[in-house]
Amino acid sequence: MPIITLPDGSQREFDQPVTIMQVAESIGPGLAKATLAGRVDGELRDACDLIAQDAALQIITPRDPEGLDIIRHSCAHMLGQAVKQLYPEAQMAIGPVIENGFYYDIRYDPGFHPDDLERIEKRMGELIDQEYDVIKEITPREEVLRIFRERGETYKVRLVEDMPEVESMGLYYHQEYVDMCKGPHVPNTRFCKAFKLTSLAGAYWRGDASNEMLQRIYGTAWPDRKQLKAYLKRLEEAQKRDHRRIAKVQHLFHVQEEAPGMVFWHDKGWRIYLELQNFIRGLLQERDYQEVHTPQLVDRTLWEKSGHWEKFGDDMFYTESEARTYAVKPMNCPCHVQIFNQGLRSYRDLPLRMAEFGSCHRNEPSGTLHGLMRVRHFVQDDAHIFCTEEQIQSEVSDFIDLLYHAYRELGFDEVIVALSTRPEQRVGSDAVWDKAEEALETALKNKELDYRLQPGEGAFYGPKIEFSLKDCLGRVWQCGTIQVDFALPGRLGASYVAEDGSRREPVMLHRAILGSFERFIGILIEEHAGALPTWLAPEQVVVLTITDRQAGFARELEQVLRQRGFRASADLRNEKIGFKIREHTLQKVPYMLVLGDRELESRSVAVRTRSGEDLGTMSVDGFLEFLAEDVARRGRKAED
RNA sequence: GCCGGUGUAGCUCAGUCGGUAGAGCAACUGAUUCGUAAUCAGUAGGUCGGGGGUUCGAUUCCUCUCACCGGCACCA
Repeated sequence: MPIITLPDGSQREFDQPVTIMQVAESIGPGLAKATLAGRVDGELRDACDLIAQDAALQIITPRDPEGLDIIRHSCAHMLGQAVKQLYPEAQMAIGPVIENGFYYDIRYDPGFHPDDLERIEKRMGELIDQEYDVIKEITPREEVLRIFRERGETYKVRLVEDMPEVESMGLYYHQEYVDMCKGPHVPNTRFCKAFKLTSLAGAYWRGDASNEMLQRIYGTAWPDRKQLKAYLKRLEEAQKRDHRRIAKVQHLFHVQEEAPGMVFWHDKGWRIYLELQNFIRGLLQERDYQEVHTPQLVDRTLWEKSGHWEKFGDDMFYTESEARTYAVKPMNCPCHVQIFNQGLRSYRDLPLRMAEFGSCHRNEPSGTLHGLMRVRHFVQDDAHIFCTEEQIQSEVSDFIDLLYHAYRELGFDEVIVALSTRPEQRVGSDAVWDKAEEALETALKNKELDYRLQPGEGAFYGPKIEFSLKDCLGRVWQCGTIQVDFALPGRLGASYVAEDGSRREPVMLHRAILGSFERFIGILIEEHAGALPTWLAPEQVVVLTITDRQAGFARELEQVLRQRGFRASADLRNEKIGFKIREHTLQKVPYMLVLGDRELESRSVAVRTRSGEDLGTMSVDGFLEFLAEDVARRGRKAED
């Protein structure tokens, strides 16, 4: 008869098989009330599941992370029950748990309207408030198929047919509604009270664009209403960091209908851009890169040779002149090979690191455009390293060090790393891909970096390591990358003379630290909620006068600051000091220098920060020194 | 590209069950010279995203189209 071992090591013996719920009851009524499910010998099970043998058991409650997932998963079932009651012709597909919530993909041909969400949410609430028990039944597959066929749930039928090896499935009965799931699920609907339906979207059946599109309803759910409210508040706050919104307020850039996906950089945004570019340029100079610049338009024949025409043609822009077709470059690599190919290269030239702040256009599908994050015209901090196979390892390794150095200076320590391997559409032999993938993997292992493997996600010419950052809503955007390319140099006839006098093909490494300036600046704006670190702030200091009497001193200060290389201006408007402070605080100018008669007399400045802190009165030189230090710190976190 | 939504003054938004529009802020003018997040008063401002249709009449209804927003697919 089962002996149950609890997480604290204590044991309980039962004289017959018991359910998890019964074990919880034997411990105490409070625990039983909170019991969602259990972990039996490491495996999650429903509260109603029987334990017949000796086992280790952990009771799962809403306080456990697994418990939260169970609640969310059950909310998806509640959504299903509500939808089927209100729209009986709807067919339920899949309803999984995601970060912060859940969704359900549904076939409903008239389509849902946002108003329908309210109706559904209301019905879900009513059903949940009935606090009914959810009944689980392990059911043989033939029976499951029969049930779903009877109910017209063709997607569920297809799901079952996809698992021919599974003999029986867990069916969860929510009153008249049935859903299929591995579970576990809540024993009673009262656990599902803190939920909200958040949005409506389309999603392809099985994630395949050649399939029909279903309706996806997103929701969020939490153990209690307080946490739900806190989450919604967090979401609202996060949305305020949206770079598109901040760009409008701070006049950084704009986009307009006539140039979708292409950025009009205004003065203030362009200053951020230039500052970042200078920063990168400095790093490249230290590390023996050469900087080049290549044409925007290149004849189609080059793209045919490089393979872009075939593999990437749909995504390029074209133009014609005098019966020739040109493509606007979507990448810089073929052009860089042209520079490499001028004259005879020796092994002594390698590794040759060729950088370009390359302006690229890609005809991205309209539905993908997203502020600065996904655009049709962007500039990469791109470079190609031409090297020998033996040099790959050290070049990749050096690049990873460079990237992490740059990211630390920029204030990012949470970098998401992924290794993407060969896609179906690719150039080059499998042997070559084997080598390239191994090179990258070894570099990552040597650095002891945690990374995710993304099979099939590589570029058509080679595998890549991606370095990604998150935006204000947690969406992940690839920024840095390094890619090994054994194919392009050969296609474009690149070679060098080896030590033995023979001709060899160099290997090419494509790499970028920021990725594109556009995307990276978007991330930076959201990371800092518009309050960029002083070195990047478009306006670093503004001098505020209290009355006209200080105007001369203010202009003088503005000049001094500019001569020292700071971005500064004077606000001499006939406005109250409170008004000026408010405006420049909202503009996120790091430092405001308040000048009144007192400061005028003592030739000093009263320093206020954009966070509202009063740094007191400083001498002009004292402030210059203080500012220079702040700028030099860049975005480094305090502990660096 | 696909599904859904949105598009009204520089910005944020209201409104018209079909009779060509309104607020706050910003702008401009004047007054105010005022010490740490909004001084007061006045003035001006819109082919209601674009094309076509229905109608005596369309910003409102229908249709096509463009852009944007949220997802999905895509992302060299």
